[in-house]
Amino acid sequence: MVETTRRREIEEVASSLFHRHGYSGTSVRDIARALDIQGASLYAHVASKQDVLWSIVDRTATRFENAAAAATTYTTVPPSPTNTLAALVKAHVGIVTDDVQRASVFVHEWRSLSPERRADVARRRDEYEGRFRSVIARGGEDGSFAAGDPVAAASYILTALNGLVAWYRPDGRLSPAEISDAYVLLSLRSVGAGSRQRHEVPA
Amino acid sequence: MVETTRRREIEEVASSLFHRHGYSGTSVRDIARALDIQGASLYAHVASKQDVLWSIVDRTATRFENAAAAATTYTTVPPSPTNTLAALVKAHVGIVTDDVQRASVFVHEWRSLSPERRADVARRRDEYEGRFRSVIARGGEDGSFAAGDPVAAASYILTALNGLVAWYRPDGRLSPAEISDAYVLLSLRSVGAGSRQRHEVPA
DNA sequence: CCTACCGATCGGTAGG
DNA sequence: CCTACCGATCGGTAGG
Repeated sequence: MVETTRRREIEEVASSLFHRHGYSGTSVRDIARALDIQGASLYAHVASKQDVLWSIVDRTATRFENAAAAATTYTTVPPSPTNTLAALVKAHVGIVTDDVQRASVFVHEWRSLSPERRADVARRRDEYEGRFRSVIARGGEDGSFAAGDPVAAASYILTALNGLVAWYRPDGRLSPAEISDAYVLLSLRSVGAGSRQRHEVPA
Repeated sequence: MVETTRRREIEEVASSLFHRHGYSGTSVRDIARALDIQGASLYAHVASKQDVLWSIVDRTATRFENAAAAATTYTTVPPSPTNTLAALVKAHVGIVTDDVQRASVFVHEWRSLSPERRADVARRRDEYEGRFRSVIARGGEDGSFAAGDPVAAASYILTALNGLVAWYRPDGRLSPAEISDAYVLLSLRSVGAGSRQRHEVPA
């Protein structure tokens, strides 16, 4: 499908409405009204309401994936567990603060996707969370982090990061950079990094 | 309103359905079908769909509040920031694992409440989160915890705890007690407790 | 707790 | 992008 300007506008207002009222709580007419067109006219641009949700979720999932891949691959030297986890957290917070509405829809509304698409997203989320799990496990093994269940720790950290969509406001007290720094610190400390930084592998 | 058995059953199946499909995604007929009665018959027991949601949310909010009040007041001695925060986290995880469905509805569906009720819940949530903020601030002042923004730390921890509703399964790999222990540890470490336990106030 | 029913709104299509 | 329209479903009421 061609990427028209109108299509982008539709996804933008839909993100805002889905964020505030949820997918089920937003009607096709609600989206149309925000664009000053008739409800039926929306179908000149999109195949279905579900397709709009899918575009938002898929695009945002890809953003998270690319940012995490970059953080894992091109992390600052040395590529220690501490530095990699810090880069992953920073990347995640960056995507969220860059577009809270789309991020919020991705986090909360993927349940409203059709079964096949939901399964696809579930798989990709697990793969994404796997990056966190494996770096935490690696840090536990080499002494960078304190011992502990990497699965529980990864879930804990990721849901804390995702919770940002519920309270982040672009005009809030803390800037994206301040939040990012605070969240990196909280995440690193939660797995016991810092107390043993001296064990870190020399460059 | 009288607290009949049927009324309790309605809230129970509604919690399950709201948890899986959301409030907007669940119809009055869906709830009735799960009880093997006609959709209209539900109104012999409840005033509206909204009232069912309110019962679930209000009851769960009260549970969280009572548990947190108990954790703050009757915490193990000494009532240090470390022990109090640990008790708050343990209490929160306990409520969630005790009834994930109701907890999930409380966490996710309070946006679907009427404006007045939503405002009421928002106020109570802020008060609840305030307990976390103040103990974290106190720990930062007396050296129990590392320095940092108590507001960001409280949000980070609480959303991590709430995220549990998304992945906790009663038949999962980790028992409620194991999750609780892991989450207490992760939370305490996130604010820098443990690395300075020697500063703790003697009994 | 039932049958019968209400007006409103839902996502979506036809045809221009 | 519009008007006109579709069948289905929505939350809820009347009256028993």
